[in-house]
Amino acid sequence: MKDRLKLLNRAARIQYRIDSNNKRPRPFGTSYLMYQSEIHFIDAIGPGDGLNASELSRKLGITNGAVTQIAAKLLEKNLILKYRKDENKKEVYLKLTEEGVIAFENHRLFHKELNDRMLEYLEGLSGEQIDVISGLMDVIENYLPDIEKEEEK
Amino acid sequence: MKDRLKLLNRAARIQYRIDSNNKRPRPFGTSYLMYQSEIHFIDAIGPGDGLNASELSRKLGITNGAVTQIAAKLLEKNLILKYRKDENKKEVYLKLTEEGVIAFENHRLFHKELNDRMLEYLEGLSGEQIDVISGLMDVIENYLPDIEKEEEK
DNA sequence: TTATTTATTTTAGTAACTAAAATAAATAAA
DNA sequence: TTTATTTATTTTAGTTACTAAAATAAATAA
Repeated sequence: MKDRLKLLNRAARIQYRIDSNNKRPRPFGTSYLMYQSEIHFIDAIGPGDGLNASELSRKLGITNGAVTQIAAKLLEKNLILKYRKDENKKEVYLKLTEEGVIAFENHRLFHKELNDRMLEYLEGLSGEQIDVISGLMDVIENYLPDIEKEEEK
Repeated sequence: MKDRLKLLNRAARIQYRIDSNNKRPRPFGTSYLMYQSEIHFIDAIGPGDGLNASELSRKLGITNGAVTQIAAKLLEKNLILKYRKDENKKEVYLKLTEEGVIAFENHRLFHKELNDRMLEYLEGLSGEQIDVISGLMDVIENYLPDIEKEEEK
């Protein structure tokens, strides 16, 4: 049963490394490195028309204050711009600049490449093998809610 | 191949939930909730004789300054105590108080329970099934270093 | 005894937030 | 129409979890 224990330790190490990686800023085709919160922000705005701060905060699951703060940083780096509509002086809309779109695309590409690699691997597995991975996820998910329920008290 | 994609999305959601859970403070048999950095700190000190700040910072992989800062919080909550040895007035040693030991034990128990549950599940799997999980980890680990290497530039 | 090394602490700064107060515009009610 | 309320956004102060660099102080080496 030693191999099972090794597997668990390995999973913990992988978790830790993913976590560390996520904390580091990364380049996304732009001059400046971007932190996760910033690139998520850009990803949520998306190319196209732009949306207002409240919609964005809802989409990201963060407070309006946080949106204003992250927006200020991205505004300074010229990755987004703010504007109002003529018929409404209250709402603030955010959209990507050209450089913002480049960051958006690079970020999407980054995830697409990872996704494709993983899919390629998974497609090489049999149905029974997929079931093993799926079963493992069941166990993990089944354990997770316990923690969340405790906090609600 | 839709099931493979579903699996990937599910993995991402699980990742996110684990991450969120890790950020929340949790009780460990003590009156006050503890953040991850605090309970890691306590876990690294361990019951018994205690160690000095430099050893601890090395063990935790954080700076000495961070150790001083976290120690200040735990000191105030009465979970650790600081002392010097008669023969050395320079080094500061840290050890757990009785309540600190309780937190330590609860934290260890928390992980042991999780570990046991996972082991129990894994022991029910065949060698081939374990190989599937192991193979998946290979792919994940193989992808990870790419990110780390980039940063070293 | 002076210089250097080692150990620790302090200070200022960053990321990634939250919660609450302040501000301002739009809508509803008196 | 004026006042009140709701909605949208921003500001401020605070928190966790750090780092990097400067300050301090004790121990060791020159």
